[in-house]
Amino acid sequence: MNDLFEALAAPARRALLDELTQQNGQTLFELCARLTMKHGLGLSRQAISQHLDVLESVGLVTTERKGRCKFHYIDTRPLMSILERWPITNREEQTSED
Amino acid sequence: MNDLFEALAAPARRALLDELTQQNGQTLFELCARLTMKHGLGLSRQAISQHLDVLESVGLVTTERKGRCKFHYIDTRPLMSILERWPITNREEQTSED
DNA sequence: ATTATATGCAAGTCACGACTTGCATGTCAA
DNA sequence: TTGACATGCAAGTCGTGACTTGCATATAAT
Repeated sequence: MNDLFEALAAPARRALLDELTQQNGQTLFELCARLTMKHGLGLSRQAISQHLDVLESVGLVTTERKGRCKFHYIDTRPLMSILERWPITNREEQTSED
Repeated sequence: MNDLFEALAAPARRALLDELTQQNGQTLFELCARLTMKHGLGLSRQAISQHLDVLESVGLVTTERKGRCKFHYIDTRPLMSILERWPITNREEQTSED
């Protein structure tokens, strides 16, 4: 799976991006705890780890290893490709409501 | 299915949005022909119709009925919610590369 | 060295979405 | 009306992704 849109399709992965937006640079354990608490998601550590792998494979998350901990950082730049692909207009030329 | 991100997850639906970006206001038959020709997708009419239903349910496509024809229009405004949710920064504050 | 901590890998189950097939509905022209 | 055209509805198959379970690896502390 190396598709930006499929990566965004899973609610758990969007919650991970939300969590990293609130506080960047969290470890896997921190993300597990916070996802369970704040977002009400009851996922196993492995499930969250797999989601982070997907996010990293599409460039939405970068990681940094320090000792036995792995820190995760959000990178929103891939999202720009969405707007470049389907420009947001002011709805004048796209509908024919006359 | 009424989820913006799941709607964007299917390549066929993204191709439909591409096609409507190129030429807005196409009918189901026109979209079937053009998807097969230009995008190389061999999908049945019903499959494309179902994809259009999904796009309409999340507000990415609006429709207009005229007689026995149904015209489809793209509406990119729902995409704005993506950027509002995860703001695109200039990568200064999101990484800790010091 | 031993133990606890933090993460990684692999195989397996299972549900949901993508797609098809078949038939039905509605509109326009002869 | 009849027939052709454009679309809609419903049920069924099938593959893939989400999640789990179990074990393995690597780092830090005692």
